[in-house]
Parts: sequence; structure tokens; C-alpha cells
Amino acid sequence: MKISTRGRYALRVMIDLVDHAENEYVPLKEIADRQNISLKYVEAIMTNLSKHHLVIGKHGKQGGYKLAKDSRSYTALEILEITEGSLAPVGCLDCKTNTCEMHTYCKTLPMWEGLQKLVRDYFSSISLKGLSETSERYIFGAGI
Amino acid sequence: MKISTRGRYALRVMIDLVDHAENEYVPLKEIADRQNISLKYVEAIMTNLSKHHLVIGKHGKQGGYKLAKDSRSYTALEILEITEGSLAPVGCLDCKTNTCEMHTYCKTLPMWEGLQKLVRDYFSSISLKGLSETSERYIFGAGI
DNA sequence: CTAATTACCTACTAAAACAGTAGGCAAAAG
DNA sequence: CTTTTGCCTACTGTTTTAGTAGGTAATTAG
Repeated sequence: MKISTRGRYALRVMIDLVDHAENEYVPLKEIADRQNISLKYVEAIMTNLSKHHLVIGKHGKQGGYKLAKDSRSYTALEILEITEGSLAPVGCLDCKTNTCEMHTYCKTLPMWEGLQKLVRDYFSSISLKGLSETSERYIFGAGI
Repeated sequence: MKISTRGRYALRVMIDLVDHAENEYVPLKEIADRQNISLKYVEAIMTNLSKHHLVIGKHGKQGGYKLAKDSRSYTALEILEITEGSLAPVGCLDCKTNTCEMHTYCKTLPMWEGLQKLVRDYFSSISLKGLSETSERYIFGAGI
């Protein structure tokens, strides 16, 4: 029930892109240094985001990455779904059509479906811009 | 972001215990057969639940497992937290005191905290009795 | 043109987690 | 005392995670 480093790094790099977007393209090396993330590792993550057109990569000097759209129109959901592969809490919800032979009578399936909807709704309600402006606003629990 | 078989099996066995509680103690072999789960694997899961007093195990003939309390007073949360270890979406929320050096200024932490609360609240709202009586009531999405 | 810089690509690896198996010991009942 | 059942320890194959290593391709500065 954990989000992997891939998803967490992706979010942090995207936030970093919002926070340092002055020079258009930002080289990954800079971001990796700032975020204390392995450059080589995060390269793979960003190549993937680039393939899915969430960011635009540019080769060579003065190259790097920049956001493909306004920071307000990214949701945490799309970033996580691309990097994590799927946010389904159980394997039988990974595809659109449930192929589990028990799916018609499984007593736990509705609970997993409810959870999946809950999580997806939560992440779609959070924009990249919102993350970059994060205050205590998301904190529900006791004082951190 | 997946619940492992351990957690899913634990829930299914507990539901099975509710549904077949006539004879007080139910042998695991019966349950494993009904649920198509490896007996040896589920033994470890149930021993753990027994240690945490969610079920009572009894050795020997006419032995087996029975619930330790009324099915209404179990939540999905307690069953999952015991078998899965923790439902925290990120490692830095596993313990009560966050030891991550970035935790005072991390822009994603509030989102993870919000998610954790959401998930925990969801699972605590679901009782074992509710699961055993599952109808379409939990289904929010399209027709299954 | 050349050298530096940057994204992008393929392959590999160590460690951990997952999903079991195997073989027994201990207690309880008939 | 034999059978049944929970309980305990150890082992194993597979997959996922979290990287590393070493390159190629494009772009720009000088």
C-alpha cells in the first residue's frame, strides 16, 4: 500500500519545474541536485513523462525539461498514474474489465472499488500548482 | 499502491468466519478449501491475527478458529493494519514521529497525510458484518 | 567544425518484498 | 495413543524496487 519512489520523485520534479520555470528549459541535473535524487534514475522517470507529453524535453546546451501546459491543469492523479502504472488497490481492478472469476459475487470487491474511486477523486482534486503552493491546508490530523 | 494477498486473504477468511460461525470453531482447512487459498500460507496469516486477539484459535479435534468479538465491532482497518503492517502511503508516515529531514518543508507531505487519513477513515467505516452482507451498496462506478 | 551539454536508450544488478512450501512440534479430543 | 488441529521455523522461486553503467543522438556555444 505504498507509493514508490518513482511516483514521489516524479511529483517532486514536477513541483520543482513549477518553482524554477523562469528559464524555460531546466536541465535535469539541476533538479536532481536540488532534490537530492539520483540523476540517472530520474532520467528514466522523466523520459516516461515526456513520452506521455506531460513535459517537453529539449536536447543539447540550454536544453532540459519544461512543463507542457499550465501548472493549474496538471492533477496529481495523471502524474502518479503514468509513473506508478496504476493506482488500483487490487490487481483485478487494473484493467477496465474485471477478469477475476469471482468478480460477480466477491464480497470484498465493492470495498476495493470504493477505495479506488476515493483515491482517484482525491488525487484529481490536487493540482500541480496547488502542490507547489502547499501550506497546512491539506493537513487534517494532529500538529506536525 | 497495492494491497497484498495477505491482507485480502485475511479479510476473506474473516468474512468466511462470519458466514460459517454455526459450529463455533471452524478448522482452517475448511476455510482454505472454500476460499481456494493455500492452507499453509493462510496459517501464518491467522496465527498473526490470533496473536493480536482478533480471532481465537483452538488446537486439536473440534478445534479451529472463531471470532473474538461480534462481527459488527471489527473494522476493515484493524484487520488490514495487522496483516499489512501499515497503511501509510509513504514510508515517512509509518511511525508516529516523522524522521524525514525534509518533513518541515516537504511540499508533498500534506498530500500524503491527507491520503492516509482518507484511507484510514474509509476502512474504519467498513465493518466485518457489513462486508459479509455486501450488496451493491459500495459500488459507485459503472455497472459490474 | 568541434566540443560541451543535454535528453534519451539499453542493459545490468543488488536488495527487498511477495507468495508461497516443507517439515515439524504442541495441544486437545475421542 | 492416535488423530486432528493450531503453531513455529526455515527455506525457495519470482517479481518489484531502486538504482547503476555505458552508451547514442540532438543541440548550442565558441
